[in-house]
Amino acid sequence: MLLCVYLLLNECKLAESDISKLPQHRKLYELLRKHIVEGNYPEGSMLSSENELCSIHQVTRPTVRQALSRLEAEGYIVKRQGKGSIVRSLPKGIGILSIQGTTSGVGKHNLETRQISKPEAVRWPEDFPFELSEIEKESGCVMLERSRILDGSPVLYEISFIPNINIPRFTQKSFENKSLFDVMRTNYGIEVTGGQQKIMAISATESTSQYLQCPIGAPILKLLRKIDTNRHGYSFYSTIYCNTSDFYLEGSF
Amino acid sequence: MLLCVYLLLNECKLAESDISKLPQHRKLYELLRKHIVEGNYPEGSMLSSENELCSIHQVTRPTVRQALSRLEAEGYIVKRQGKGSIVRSLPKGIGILSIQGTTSGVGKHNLETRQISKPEAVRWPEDFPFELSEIEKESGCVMLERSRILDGSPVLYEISFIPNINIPRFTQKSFENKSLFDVMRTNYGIEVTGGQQKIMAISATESTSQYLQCPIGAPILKLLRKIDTNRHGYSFYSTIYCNTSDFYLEGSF
DNA sequence: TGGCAGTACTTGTATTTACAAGTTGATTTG
DNA sequence: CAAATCAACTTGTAAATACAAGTACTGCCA
Repeated sequence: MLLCVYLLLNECKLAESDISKLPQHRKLYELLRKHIVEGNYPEGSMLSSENELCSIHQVTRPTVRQALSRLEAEGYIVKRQGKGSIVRSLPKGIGILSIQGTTSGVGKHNLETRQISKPEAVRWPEDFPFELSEIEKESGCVMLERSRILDGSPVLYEISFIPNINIPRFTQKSFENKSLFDVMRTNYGIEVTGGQQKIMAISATESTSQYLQCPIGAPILKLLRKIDTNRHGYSFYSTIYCNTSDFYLEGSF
Repeated sequence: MLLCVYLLLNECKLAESDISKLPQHRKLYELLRKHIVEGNYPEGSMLSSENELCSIHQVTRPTVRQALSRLEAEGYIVKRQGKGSIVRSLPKGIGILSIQGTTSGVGKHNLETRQISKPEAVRWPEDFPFELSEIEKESGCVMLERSRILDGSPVLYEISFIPNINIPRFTQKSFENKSLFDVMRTNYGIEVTGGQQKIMAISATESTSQYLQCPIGAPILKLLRKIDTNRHGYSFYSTIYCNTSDFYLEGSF
């Protein structure tokens, strides 16, 4: 049984203080989603029926259906007419998410995130692969290098670029064994809403072969990602090099 | 105007008998989606307002909102309160979809899909990368090899496996310059709802180097995909080899 | 006992109504 | 002239209602 190691999957969840201000269908969605991800429902089990949810939460059916509709769109549940809402085992993810071993027995405990360089405010690279807005260009960015170690060998080398706009004390944060998405969310309330990525296979250069501890010329997966957030016009960027000789990237969509 | 709608829906190759049976919100979704993917709306342009769509198509606002909601969930449009529905440049993709040039000026017209082998009913390969259900195993599959030619050079080589279950006359279909997804949708009403993919970088073997016309040992992108559909328990599968020396795969999420 | 019809559920579709909240541009006011 | 206000849009939220369609179980009847 292969175990999934989630690297970049970060749930967009709001702080509890904001929950009371949310519309009802959203509150219900958050509640049900929480129950599902916490594993309160055995996989494949039935959710309460729409009418039951109505009376339990004192809302009307359209409201319930709106909440369920989002859960379905995001892959948490599957609805079947005449039957009910079935809780899915794996939620649909955002883009490419996890690393799986081509051999068995890869557990989360074997995964380590190591910070190669401290977050540093710099200018944008010359040949940046994505188009930048004026304010992004003017503000510069914070660069951050990390690598992921699986069973002692590096499988992933990631350079992140975060526009230096209203992210106070960002350079002082530590990212050892932390997800960038989590840091953005918990410190600045920035949630990931989607993004764009470019994927290619390249041959390992001298520098990448050092980072990934592989021979020069070995096939390497390269990803260029732009990650959009709930902050309007604010995105951050990542360049990822991945050694897929023993592992591969996996994602649902 | 209603006549116009009817004709446009007829142009779509969804069987006419099925189209008329679709619920209204679905018909509206299909229509708008078609208009968007055909490029009738400049990127970033406004869709008609919800109330306009109501009077144009003689439905109520919840119905319109249901159609727009699906378009939004699938990334075709972005809605902004108080403003309207904005047509997105790139639809939120189903995984990795499109090929983009690393140099500029690669238009869609340069892309050609060539059928390498006719669809052929065969047994499943021995070392199939995904787990198959009993009925899938028993039924066998239809195999189909295609390659995508961009500016005269092959960039993508795809082997598809479609379970041979209730897909009449499938082996007689042609896939020259046609999308497999479109053929499934228009001929059998099978729609893609999601899927799973495994991505890795490999070195070109002798056979892949022939298909992709690249040197042996060149870095090649390999994707193993399982594509789920609205037909319960029915998935199809693809193995994709992609030469990303001059191009890269791009997707939104 | 087996099959079949009925019934009591489930979700799906659709309408109508009402008000809240964000955006935009024209108008009024200082 | 510039800033504030207002009006006329837009989408967002929410309710009540009705019927259609699919599922699963019960219980009757042969």
